[in-house]
Amino acid sequence: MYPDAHCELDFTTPLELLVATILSAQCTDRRVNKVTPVLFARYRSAADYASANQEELENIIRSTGFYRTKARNIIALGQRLCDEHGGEVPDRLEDLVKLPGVGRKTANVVLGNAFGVPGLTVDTHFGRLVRRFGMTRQTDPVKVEQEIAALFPPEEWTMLSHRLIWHGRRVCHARRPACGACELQHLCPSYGEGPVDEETARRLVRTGPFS
DNA sequence: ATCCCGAGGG
DNA sequence: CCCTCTGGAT
Repeated sequence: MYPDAHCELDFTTPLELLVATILSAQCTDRRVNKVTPVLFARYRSAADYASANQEELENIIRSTGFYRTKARNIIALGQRLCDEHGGEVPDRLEDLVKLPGVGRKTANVVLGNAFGVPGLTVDTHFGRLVRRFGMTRQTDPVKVEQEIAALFPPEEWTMLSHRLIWHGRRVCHARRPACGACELQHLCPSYGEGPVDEETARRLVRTGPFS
């Protein structure tokens, strides 16, 4: 079944989780966890990141991909945390998403796992899964969040997000969902139908047949 | 070769 | 809406 943890990243402080989550964009948590021990030993505070040498930081995080963008963002992030938040990671969504390199996905991961603030993390997997499962027909992530939030108690939101994302990554793929390997096949209205959600279908028309 | 547990920008 | 940024896993 699914891992019980809400988060597979290794961290001990909100700042560590925030940085690790930024690194995890388009990259597996396993790879992130390989660089964070070195990273966190070298940079221990927002001020450390603010004064980091761009090239040195790039070299440490290179293997996580998009390293130039990420290094720039993390340095700017350190500066902003020092300038506007007393060197601390803010615990409100509105503040988090204003930070460089931090979008809804990253902000919600930090809120849920570092601060215990309930929130749904609607990424591409989450949206696709709840659509296939017939729980909503919305494509706009904000509307998806609203509709799904109404179906579950807040204390389950962080765990729910993690599980759906995890399942989408490993089983319920966009193109060729592994319906045969899915524990939920007998409950799923889209079982065996292939890429049924509109977004994916539209992409397939553009990029060619999926089989 | 192809895809990725995102974000920023045109 | 579309594109770009990157290395690594498969």
